[in-house]
Amino acid sequence: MTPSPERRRELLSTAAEVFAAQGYNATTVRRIADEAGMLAGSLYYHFDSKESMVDEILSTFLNELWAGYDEVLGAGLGPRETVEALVTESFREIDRHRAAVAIYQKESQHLSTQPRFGYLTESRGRFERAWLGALERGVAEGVFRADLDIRLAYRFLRDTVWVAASWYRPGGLHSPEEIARQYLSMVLDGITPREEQARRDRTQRKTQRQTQRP
Amino acid sequence: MTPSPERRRELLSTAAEVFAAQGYNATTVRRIADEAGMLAGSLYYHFDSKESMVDEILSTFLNELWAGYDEVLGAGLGPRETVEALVTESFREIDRHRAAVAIYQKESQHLSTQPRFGYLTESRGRFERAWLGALERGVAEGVFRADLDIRLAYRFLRDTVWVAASWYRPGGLHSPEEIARQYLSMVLDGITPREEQARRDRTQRKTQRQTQRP
Amino acid sequence: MTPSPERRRELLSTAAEVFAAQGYNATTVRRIADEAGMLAGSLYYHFDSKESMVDEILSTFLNELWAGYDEVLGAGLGPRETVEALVTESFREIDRHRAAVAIYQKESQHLSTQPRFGYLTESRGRFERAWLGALERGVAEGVFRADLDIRLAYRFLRDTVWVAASWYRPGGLHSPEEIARQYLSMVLDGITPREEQARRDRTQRKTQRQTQRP
Amino acid sequence: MTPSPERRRELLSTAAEVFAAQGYNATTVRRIADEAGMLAGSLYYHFDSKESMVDEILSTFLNELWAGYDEVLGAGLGPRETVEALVTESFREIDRHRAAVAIYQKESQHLSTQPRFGYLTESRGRFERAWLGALERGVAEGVFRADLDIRLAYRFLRDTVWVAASWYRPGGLHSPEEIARQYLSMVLDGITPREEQARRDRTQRKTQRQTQRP
DNA sequence: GATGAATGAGGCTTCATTCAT
DNA sequence: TATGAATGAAGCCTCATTCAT
Repeated sequence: MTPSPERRRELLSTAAEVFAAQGYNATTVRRIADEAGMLAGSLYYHFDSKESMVDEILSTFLNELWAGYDEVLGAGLGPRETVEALVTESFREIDRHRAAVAIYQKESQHLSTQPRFGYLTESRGRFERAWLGALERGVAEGVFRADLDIRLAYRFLRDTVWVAASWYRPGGLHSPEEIARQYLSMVLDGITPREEQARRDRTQRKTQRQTQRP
Repeated sequence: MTPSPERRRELLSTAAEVFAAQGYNATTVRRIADEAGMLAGSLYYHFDSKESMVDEILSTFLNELWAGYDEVLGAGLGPRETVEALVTESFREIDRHRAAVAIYQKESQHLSTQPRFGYLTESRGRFERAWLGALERGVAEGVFRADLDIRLAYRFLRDTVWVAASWYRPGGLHSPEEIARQYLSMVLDGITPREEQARRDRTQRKTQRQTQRP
Repeated sequence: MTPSPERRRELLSTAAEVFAAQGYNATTVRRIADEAGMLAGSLYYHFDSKESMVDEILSTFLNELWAGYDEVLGAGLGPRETVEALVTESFREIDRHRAAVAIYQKESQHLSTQPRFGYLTESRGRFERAWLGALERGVAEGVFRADLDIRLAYRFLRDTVWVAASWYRPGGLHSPEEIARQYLSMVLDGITPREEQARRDRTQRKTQRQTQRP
Repeated sequence: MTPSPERRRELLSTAAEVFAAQGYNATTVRRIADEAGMLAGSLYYHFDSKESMVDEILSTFLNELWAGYDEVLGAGLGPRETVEALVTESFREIDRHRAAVAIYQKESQHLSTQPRFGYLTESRGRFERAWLGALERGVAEGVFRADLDIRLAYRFLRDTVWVAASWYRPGGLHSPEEIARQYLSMVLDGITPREEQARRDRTQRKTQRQTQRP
């Protein structure tokens, strides 16, 4: 049993595409085989099981992801720059592993109940620590607002980035870097223009003064 | 003397909980029956099929959702207030129909390929028009930034709100209104504090002057 | 448990109609109940089981049938008159018990494998003896042709009569007696007119003479 | 090295045998599989569903039947010869497709309510036109009696032939052609011998004269 | 007499997986 | 490497039947 690694990669790519489109459980091995131009049984020359396919898809993706993340986290950047780099890196991963990310989003909760997929839970933990760390440091250094619930902000950022995999199509209008730039712009500065923010601040101060009088 | 509709609602609630936790496909009818304290076959006294259960769960949810949305959209609010109200209403729906929302998130893409679930696609369309409309008006009136890709911003808002159903637990620390407030605060004003924004504006202007005068 | 016999008869009539139209196995108890304007479970106040319904339908029919047949068989008629009377009686039974006859036709082979329906096999035997007896006597007395396989002729007559239940509709154009007359006319004298028979006899005799003169 | 179509035919033959013996509805897929020496699920490698099995059994049979019938109908025979040829052809089909014919007899009414089996209804129509046509021509040309209800005669002939499938066993005492000869002899000339017919004619004429006198 | 709700057995079907070729 | 045919477990669903009310 020495299947060529190239064929494996092709087949995994096909499988990932189908898993992402239909969901892991709803995808039959036969469907993957159809897409790959072979019979269902033939896939078992290359893989032990359907489960081992998702496993390989997800772990490959997470390995690459953490290679990128670790580089960012080890670069000694400031909190804002760290967040910017993590977001950008994330969109790059979505660009490269769209299907895997989509699978991760939809199935990881369900899969992680099995021991075999323990690394999903583990990864989730590392993820949380990395982001929360950056956010906390940012608040401490005054580059992020202190009046926000930090765990809420974490979830906000995390979800906001990864769900993009559900609509992102590589080779579309925007490059991953451009999407990252826009996302960061919204998250960091908001969708309200500066002048409007200023106007609202003035109005609010006036209102407060009036309310404080009695 | 438990009249039918009440029992149905109980059973649907049970089913929704399991669907949300395990995914529609991974949920067996027997599991739902177990959870409801009956045998699998007995569910068919109340429902035609497993499919008709999700159907009823999702359509009930969407009906209530649109009742709320339509009220907001018909209230003649300004764009910013519309967005605020839609977000708040959404979190309220998540609070009331957490399981249904989670199912909607995970399964709607997959389900909507079937004619029976055509209303999911339709709802998605109405959804998009409502949000895009508010955003466009906002840009036109100067209360939203004009330099952002509006479709990107729409997806950002839409996903951001609904993914919350995957972690939200009713009766937790934050009320839906509180979560809405924090989300809106991030989305509208960003996570960067005013002073930091101002500082960065000054730095940037300086940098631009230096770069422009080579 | 003293259900009124009248209601029983009504319900049995309904059941027979459905069994005849859809087949015994394909008929659900619920369908019968629907047709009778009640719920499936309610039928069990009147009957022990679905099986006991067909049982009662078939045995009632066969009892009546044999009452009529026995009268004919005991009347001391000649063979031809016996056949005529049996056929006529049969069409009268079809007229009165159309559904039961149709059920008998379709299901008796299948049902008679169960001990409970042993009387079906028994009836079949009596039937065969009655008909074969009349045919044999008829051949012996020269009122039926001797050159025919008698068992074949028996099956021919038997089937020919009973299948009529599959298309007969009471209250149609023909009375049972009229149908019996036409059937008997075909079976006894054939569908070829006398003159044509005579013509063919002459032609054949000529042919034989020619063939005999090598 | 058994190519698929052959295995299919084997399995269909097994299935047809069981369907014919037990009835379509009363036959479980497991029973067929048992008879074929495999597990129930394995049948689905070869067929889509239990329904598609009967479908293929019946349509294959009807196709062959109509091939034979069309040849007869296109041969330009006289009405009597047409009837003789159709009957003979029918018994040959019963000989070759006994099980299929038995299924057709028992189930076609029930199955033909489903769109998928529309061809059963269609075939029934062609059937009727073919037979009625021959009978009508026969009456017009004086080779069939004019005093019989032609539709009744049609049903009589049709049923008479096909019910034979319920008792016919290939390889029995009589060849299909021999059975056809005997059936035709009964149908065309009746079971009453010529001399007896003549005697009865005389008696009847006498009786009529006596009755007309008073 | 009838209803509403459930049971439990069993039927059809799907599907991951195996294995000889 | 791949095919063709099968296995076996499990899933969804149906339905005769029961029973408290």
